[in-house]
Amino acid sequence: MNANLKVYNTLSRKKEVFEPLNAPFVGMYVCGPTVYSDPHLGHARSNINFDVIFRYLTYLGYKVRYVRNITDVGHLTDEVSDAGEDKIQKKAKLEKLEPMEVVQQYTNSFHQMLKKINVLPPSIEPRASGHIPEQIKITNEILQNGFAYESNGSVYLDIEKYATRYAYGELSGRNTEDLLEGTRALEGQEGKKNAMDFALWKKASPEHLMRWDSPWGEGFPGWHVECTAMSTKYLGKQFDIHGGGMDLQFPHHESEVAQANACFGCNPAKYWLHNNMVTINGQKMARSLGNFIAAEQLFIGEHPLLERPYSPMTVRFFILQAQYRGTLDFSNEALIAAAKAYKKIINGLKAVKKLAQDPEKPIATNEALNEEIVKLCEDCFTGLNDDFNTAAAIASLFNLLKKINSFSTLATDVHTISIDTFAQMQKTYIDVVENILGLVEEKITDSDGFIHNLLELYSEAKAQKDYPKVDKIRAYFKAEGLLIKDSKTTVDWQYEE
RNA sequence: GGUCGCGUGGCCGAGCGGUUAGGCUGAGGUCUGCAAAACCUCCUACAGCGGUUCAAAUCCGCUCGCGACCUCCA
Repeated sequence: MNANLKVYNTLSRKKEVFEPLNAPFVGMYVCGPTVYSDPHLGHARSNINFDVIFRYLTYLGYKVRYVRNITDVGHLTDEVSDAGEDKIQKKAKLEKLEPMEVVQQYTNSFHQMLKKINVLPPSIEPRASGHIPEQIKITNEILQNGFAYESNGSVYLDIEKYATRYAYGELSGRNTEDLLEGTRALEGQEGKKNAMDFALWKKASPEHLMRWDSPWGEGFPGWHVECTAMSTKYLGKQFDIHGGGMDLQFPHHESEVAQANACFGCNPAKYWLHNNMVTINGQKMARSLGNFIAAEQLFIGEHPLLERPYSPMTVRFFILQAQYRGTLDFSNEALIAAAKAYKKIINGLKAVKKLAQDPEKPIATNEALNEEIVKLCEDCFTGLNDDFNTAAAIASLFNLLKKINSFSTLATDVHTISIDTFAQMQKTYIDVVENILGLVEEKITDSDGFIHNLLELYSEAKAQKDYPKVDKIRAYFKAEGLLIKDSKTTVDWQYEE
């Protein structure tokens, strides 16, 4: 466990020391996607950011229960007026599919992307449609607590009433009175007392496909109530972390806070974490804006804005090179730089795994170097502890990598650092890269034996000074995206950067 | 219009009162049959204008520019 971890809490607008409600257990809920189309770079970012948070908390020794939902019902194209259509249903009609077929297709697509970018599965991945009774129950309780009203088969949360006890807007920094005032003019929203009121349950129109029985007639749950139902079911009325994209802060998360207060009398989460957006030409990437690049397009390079394909790990690295609370601008130049840097990290991983100190050889400790390496190892965690600053952690990693490479090329004798420091260096690099940042080697080829044999031929040719042959073998490697590394005593290969 | 946030070197992107961020690109060097890789060195920026301070990219004010949320969006 680590008392040094600080996280930025949207609720307080400050960095706070992370202290779980019931250590060593940590409950974390993150809003997943509405599955009506293929996931894009923005989804990749959010999922990677929270994946690292999940991984790091686990690494620190916490027993994390990570719940990430799939929204497969109730999310409308327009939440304010009653004119909105269910996003899943709209897509289903368009493609002449069952709504659940749409859900399955894009859930699969989402999972495929996550697997490629090495995002760990959550502990529980509940679906909104699988929790209708729970959502009805919560709606009922809010109704009984007097914070909601029924109107023509729908149930709405009564913001004006709610505001007499709680501050609607505390999470997103909004003033309840302003909100009510600003919308009071908008009359004629069927059934709502106030335009700010949001639906907990909606009556299904005759043509609506996804519908369930309820005490208020046939209908479907409102968008926000699913998260309250699923988070409290699996994590309790109060849990540690609630996360999601910044764009969900209002109204989605604000409404979740309201529902939890209205139902249980408490804010559901101690820490609210929000990741910032991926931008493209300075503008937010979003499905509704049509300026998105789907993850799969990125991997195969098929999009007018892409100069070339970028591998899943390149994308992961690109995302982690920025702190999660800042915007991250897409550009080919930045992705190309990320691709090179990623390969450098992975070549370092290969190198550090091969390094070993010979127990027969005496250790002649170079105190200055020793200290420097210990410091560099600690720096990696200083970054992570500061609100999961992966950008800072990666910077430290590169500094550490310089030392690793100098040992690897024999420029510096690995026996000049102590056994403990050597072990710490190896462990830190491997842990941070693989286990925490989740960056793994993307094998270009699995014919390791073949490579090994070719390298032997290469060495022989070199020994015989048969340079035409040497160059030819190099060319073969290059064609496969690999490089031969010569050093005084050995020959090895690595990925071309 | 309201609320909030941001503007860092050729590009991306940390830092947020005093210490080299880091990556990519570019230049030079070591090594090498030539390369590549690796290592070393260099290119030292914080939108503008004021102010606070011994000291500001970092705090305050103003100006300019950009964006997010206020329907849905990770």
